[in-house]
Amino acid sequence: MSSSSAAPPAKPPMRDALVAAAFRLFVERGYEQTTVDDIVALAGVGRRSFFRYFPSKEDVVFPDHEGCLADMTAFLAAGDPQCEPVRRVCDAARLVLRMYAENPAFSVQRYRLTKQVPGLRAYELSVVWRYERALAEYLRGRYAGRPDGTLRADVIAAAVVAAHNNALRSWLRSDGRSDADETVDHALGYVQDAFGTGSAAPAGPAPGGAPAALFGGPVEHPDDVVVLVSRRDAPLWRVVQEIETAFGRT
Amino acid sequence: MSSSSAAPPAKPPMRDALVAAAFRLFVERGYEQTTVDDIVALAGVGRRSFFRYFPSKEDVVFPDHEGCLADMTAFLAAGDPQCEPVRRVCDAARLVLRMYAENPAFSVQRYRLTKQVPGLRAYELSVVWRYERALAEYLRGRYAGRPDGTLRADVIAAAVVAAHNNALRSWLRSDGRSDADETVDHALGYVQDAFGTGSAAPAGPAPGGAPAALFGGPVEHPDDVVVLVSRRDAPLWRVVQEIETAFGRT
DNA sequence: CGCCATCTGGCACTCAGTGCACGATATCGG
DNA sequence: CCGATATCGTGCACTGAGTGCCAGATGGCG
Repeated sequence: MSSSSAAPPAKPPMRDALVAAAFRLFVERGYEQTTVDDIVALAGVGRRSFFRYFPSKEDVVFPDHEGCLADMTAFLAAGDPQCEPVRRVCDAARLVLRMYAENPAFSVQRYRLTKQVPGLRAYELSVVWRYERALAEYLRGRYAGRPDGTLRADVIAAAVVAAHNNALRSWLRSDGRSDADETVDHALGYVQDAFGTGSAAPAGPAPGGAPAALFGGPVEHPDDVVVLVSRRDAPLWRVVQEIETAFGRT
Repeated sequence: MSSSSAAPPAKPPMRDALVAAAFRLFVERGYEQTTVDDIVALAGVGRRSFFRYFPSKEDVVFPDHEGCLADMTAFLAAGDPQCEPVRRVCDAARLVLRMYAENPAFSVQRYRLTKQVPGLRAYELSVVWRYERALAEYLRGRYAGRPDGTLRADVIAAAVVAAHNNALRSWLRSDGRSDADETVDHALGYVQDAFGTGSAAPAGPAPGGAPAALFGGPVEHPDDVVVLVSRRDAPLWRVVQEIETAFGRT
């Protein structure tokens, strides 16, 4: 909940070196054929340091999901209560897509890995599950008091995640060449049609043409105030970029 | 696809002994505090034999899901093409609930375990994911040709699973005392209302009052023929019970 | 210069999971 | 009744992930 200035330690380069070394070996030799010792040998660091940055070998395949989940939680927490709930969680899902779309090559490589390594698929499921829970918790809060509040919340969250994944996989299968935003907008529009309350716009991504921005903002407030939520350790250039796009579109 | 008589090797008692020993230790000492050596020591068998029956330590917590998944696949494969797709996958989901409801005490114990052990939660997710994929694949076949066939299939499958899980967890939290069927019927009715095509009954579990039976049957055919699908190794008493209920309700 | 905190590396250890080979058992044809 | 073969249980040794602990390096700061 604090507008971030420069992040003090920036980013540990060692973490990135480990990710790079790991992916090099994963793609050329396979995930299970690569041991943690191989990775640290290629990265030139000690074995113990690997587990300092990644609690398990699987985590190195999803280096930025933890941060993305935090972004999404912050985005939902900072929302104004005026927004229609279903549209809000759809916008939250768009955050995840944006993370994937930031590094298309990396995302496609990872997709190929997770597709053929059962262990990675299982791990990805647990990651996706946390996103779904975040959406469901938000919706449970919004639907508190309604007769079937938690049921409705869980079902909608699952539907949104499924639609998002459907679009995401379609985009990944095209090697990142198709239009990711268009695909996911269409998919999310489908669930909005199925669950949206009448007051919601029948289609289209967002009203003002401004889709949900990264870091959980900007959020339109009654009188043209723009709130931008950021994590303290967010890279500065991304904050600047977000400010530019937010004001460029207003 | 064959009505089962007596299963030749019945069931290996060793498997059940391992499950019993494992759960005793899991509940009294915790999952992660229990090693495989502890389990095999209590069961009085060799360590190697454990991994003969269960590919991993986690599998011993879900000893019957593999079979249930096979039942569900068979149920969907044996369906008549007349049935409305959404209602059919809802009936398939009821199969899973029935498996849980067969051993309430066991299911509740397992629920408590998976709720507090992250590794087991992750494993359960991969299990549930396979159910969801089975439903989605079925729906993809039924919706082949439609404009957004796969999207619709994925979203509905996810919604059905979410509704089922919502009801299941509610039942488990009540220690198996509430009415599982009623709860799940209500939850599935919600998604049927959201996605069902006009021709479907607006509410209620099934038209003839006969919910989907175990083993993937019975399935109503045009002229009062009842097909009952069973796995070859299914216990005889369950087959008998299914026949009784199927005919008792017709 | 010395004191702090943080980062990193190395070592030893536990435990899950696998490959292999040996003994017991069972089933079957002769 | 008896060897042949297949199946099942078991012990052993091995790999590899993940952890706890401690020692060395690095980097401000008074």
